[in-house]
Amino acid sequence: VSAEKRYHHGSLRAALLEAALDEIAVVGTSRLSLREVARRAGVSHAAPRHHFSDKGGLLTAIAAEGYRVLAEVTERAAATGRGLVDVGLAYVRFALDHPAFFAVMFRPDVYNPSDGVLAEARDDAAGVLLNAVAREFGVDASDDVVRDGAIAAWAMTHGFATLWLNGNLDFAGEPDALRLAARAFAVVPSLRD
Amino acid sequence: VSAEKRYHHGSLRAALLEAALDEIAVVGTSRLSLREVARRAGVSHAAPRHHFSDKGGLLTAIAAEGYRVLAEVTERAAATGRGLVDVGLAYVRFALDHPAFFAVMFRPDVYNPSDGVLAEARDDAAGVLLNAVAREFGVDASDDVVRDGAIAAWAMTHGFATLWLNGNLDFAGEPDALRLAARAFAVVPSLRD
DNA sequence: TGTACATCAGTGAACGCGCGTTCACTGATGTAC
DNA sequence: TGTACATCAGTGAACGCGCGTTCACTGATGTAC
Repeated sequence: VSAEKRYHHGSLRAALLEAALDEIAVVGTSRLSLREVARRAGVSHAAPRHHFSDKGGLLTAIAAEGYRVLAEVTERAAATGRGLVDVGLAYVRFALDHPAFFAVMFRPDVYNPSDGVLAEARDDAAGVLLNAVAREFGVDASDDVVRDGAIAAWAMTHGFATLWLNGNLDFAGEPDALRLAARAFAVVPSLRD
Repeated sequence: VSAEKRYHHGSLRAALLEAALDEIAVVGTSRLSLREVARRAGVSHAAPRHHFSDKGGLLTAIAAEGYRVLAEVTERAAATGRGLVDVGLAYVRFALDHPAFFAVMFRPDVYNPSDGVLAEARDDAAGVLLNAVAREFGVDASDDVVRDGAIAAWAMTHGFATLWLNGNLDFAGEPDALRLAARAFAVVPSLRD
């Protein structure tokens, strides 16, 4: 309790990021306000300026961390060796578990996409997918079909997650998103065999 | 010119919808303001109240019209008989041609999804997809696999359009979205054969 | 070990802005007789 | 054909709100000597 009253927060940057993620999960990326983030973190509304120049800076940090986590969870799924479907389902699970990351990461218009830390994490995540597709197809990762296949796989998993998170699949009456995803993905032969 | 000075606009409702679509295409759904829409339509900021109770009412009307157009263009693609891929590409083309419709339609949280006119148009669009999948699979539309296949196809086309529109596929260096989509979709066997 | 000083982190008041909403109003249109 | 009246469509001023941004400030921390 006394720690909460300290003038110097100690780890305000991390606290602000977490507060921003919470806030985004509730009101969405676009309605995020720095003042509300500061409020959630229990500091004055001008404090965030010392850690992020503006909203874009904060969102860039969020996107970078999001790509880092995504690369991690998809790599873990790929390592099980059960094939591309598992990687796709890991992608969907990531979106459901971290809706705020998901909402920010694929909106390069709201952050700085050429940020170094972010670009590296993003490339890592892309690499995981490309390798998984190459293994699934039994070809080298540099093969042209890998890029096209990766885009198709990415589109399908990303589309599913997006449609689900925005409430477009409620009509299906399936409360478990991952089960619905698994059933839908299983219809596609090259992912099933 | 004199027509622009008339006190009674004559077709303000339609003009407001068009202004809103233009504005959404520029600033996005979330930053849409009724005052800016009124400004674009050349009327006072309080005028929209006579046609739409609030922003949600305006977005509901936009979503309804969007689903109507989507049903129309996908139905036309289905009628060519060239298969599911054509329907999917028509979906992507719709998203590229009407980014504002696309940005609103799949955000049921910002409009009234149980609106009658809207629900009917949405069901029409869903019907087109389900029929196209059933024909592609050579089974009855009531078959369970049709629903799963429709979700998979929807996810892939929707995901592709979303990723493209948000600038996530710029790395591919392909200026023509439809060509990239066609190549990616062609990798999926059940859609190719 | 103590003292002086620079630097850093966070504060709180103030500002201008665009927004949604309300309200009394006025101009235009349609309809009854 | 004309007149009276109701209704509808759009106006413009006013309000309160939360926002981002600026700025002089103060409390806390680290470092040189």
